[in-house]
Amino acid sequence: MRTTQFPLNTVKETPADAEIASHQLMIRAGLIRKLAAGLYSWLPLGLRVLRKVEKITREEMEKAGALEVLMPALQPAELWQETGRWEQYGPELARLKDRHDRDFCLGPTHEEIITDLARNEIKSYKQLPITYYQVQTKFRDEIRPRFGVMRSREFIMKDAYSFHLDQDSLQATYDVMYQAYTNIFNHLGLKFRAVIADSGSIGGAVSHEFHVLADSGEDAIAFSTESDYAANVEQAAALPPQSLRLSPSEELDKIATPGQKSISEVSEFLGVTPQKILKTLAIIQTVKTAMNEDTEVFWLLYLRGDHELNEVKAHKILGEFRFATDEEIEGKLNCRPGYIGPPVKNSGQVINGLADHSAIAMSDFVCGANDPGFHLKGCNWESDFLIVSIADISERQVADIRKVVEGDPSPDGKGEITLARGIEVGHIFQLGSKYSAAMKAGVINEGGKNQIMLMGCYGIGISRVVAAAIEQNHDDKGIIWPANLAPFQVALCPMNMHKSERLKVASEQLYQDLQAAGIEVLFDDRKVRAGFMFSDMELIGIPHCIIVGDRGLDTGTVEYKGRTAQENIEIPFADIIDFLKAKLV
RNA sequence: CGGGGCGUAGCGCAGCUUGGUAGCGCACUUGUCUGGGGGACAAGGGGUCGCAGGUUCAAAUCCUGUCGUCCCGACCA
Repeated sequence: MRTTQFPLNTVKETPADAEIASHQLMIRAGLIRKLAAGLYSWLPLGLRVLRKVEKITREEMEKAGALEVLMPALQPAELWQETGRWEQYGPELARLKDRHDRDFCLGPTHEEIITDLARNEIKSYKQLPITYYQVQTKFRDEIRPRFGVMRSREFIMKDAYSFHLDQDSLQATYDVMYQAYTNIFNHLGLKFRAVIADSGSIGGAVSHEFHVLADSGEDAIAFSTESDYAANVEQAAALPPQSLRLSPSEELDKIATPGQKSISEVSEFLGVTPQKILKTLAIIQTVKTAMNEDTEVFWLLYLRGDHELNEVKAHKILGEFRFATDEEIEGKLNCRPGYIGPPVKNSGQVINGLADHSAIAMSDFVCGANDPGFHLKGCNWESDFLIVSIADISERQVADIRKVVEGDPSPDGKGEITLARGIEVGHIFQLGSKYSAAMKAGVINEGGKNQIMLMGCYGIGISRVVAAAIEQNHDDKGIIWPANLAPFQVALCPMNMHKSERLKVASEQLYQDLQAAGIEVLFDDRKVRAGFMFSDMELIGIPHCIIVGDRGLDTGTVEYKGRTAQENIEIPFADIIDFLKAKLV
């Protein structure tokens, strides 16, 4: 391709509304243009990259035995009503009516559609297992679209769905897909982790997220320094402390801490580390009574001062809950937030308490005195509070409810936890029968009986992968494309070609030769100055650059520069094709 | 949904306080020079100042409404 026929549309200035590097660079390099909030057009250069992601994804899907289909983006409400998601899905679901006033939505996902397709097309167990996939535009009416195509309202997704007679078959395909995803991200040349994940609202049990590692990622993931354990921080288990609780050595003492409310304030005021301060959170749990009515129960949650509550874990134990309001805390404890703590033994108060493992292992600690302006020091669980001894702790009183922190032991016993940020680009689920049961998608089994199929689903955010790749691979000059994502492999940059006929001839010949060698080359035949040319090629992230000039023609050489190299190297003109071919393997 | 910011040329911005002929940089067009890291000079083209009302002799500027857009908000004991 020649730049005179393939406009680059680069811009020097950073767009005002782009926050993160990938968004800024995608605009500056001329990959995308914004149409409206969360809606982007792909320019020719960006589309080439997008197509590469699609191509690699398709190759691996085909290898995994998946069959490509294409389902409508516009979907009738009836199918969504069958699974109940028409009501469950919030305003994120882009709903609309057709001219006959019938309800439709723009699909954010295609479980309903594929399940409908499968129940009509698959009749016998002999046709199973089967996996369909598609590359389609999806719509989510995000509350707050941001970060360019990273979180947009319209985006391209590869989604695959598998159908099975039994769990073993589902597990087998899931494993194949797991491997296919690993292959895809390896081929894309991205640093990634597959992490154990919460399957969230889509339902089902087993689930992994694939994260591209990048400091600006929205998700925190925890992984082991020594094993391949990796989990979403929400999911990562914090093991109980191994060391035993130290025996009490201090007497309970009430001290004035006027105006000191937060852990950090109290820590500084009293000169104790946050590890020695108990953090007490007040929540209101919602439970169903025997009459099936909602009733509210007040709880105190105890954490070590340097830890944070993991709400996902707490919800698993307590079900529905919310944080108590200041008024509710006042009403129950006669105390303002900032000074609350576990009720002391002789207070006569009995309040439901749930402590984290590491909180119950504390001794001689500081906590709120349930008296505004006062804390207690020298606190010890058994001697001073109603909470039971460590010997007979029950599930309801002590559990893992905190977020893991760096340095925690890995849950699999190997190594320590390290935290990293990731961008979720893929997610695989074992859905089980959630959709197939709701939509009565069954086959005739070996015994001649109808049997509901099991399903798996597997998604990759194609457009998000492009942004994630940039987020992970860029410098102050621009994008640094991994080899398999680059819109072009090689930039051919002649110096002042318009002034030298022999350079023009040589450049044109080299351009032809590179193309003949099967190399994707971008020939910069614009009449622009050298610096302008180099800056453009670096901004758009072409991995390899060939510079040809009269100087080199005199000595029979061309110059080569890798995208991140500091120095140019001279290559004999005759060797350049072989040299590049070796680079491109 | 709450709080805040911003809508002026393709992009980035000034002008608004204190109403009086719409400006700057980049980009674009033409020409001359220049020619290995986003050139210089000269001459150009391009804007219903988001939209709708209102105040005024006069509104980008003041008032009201409206739309768009961006940021912040979900860990506080």
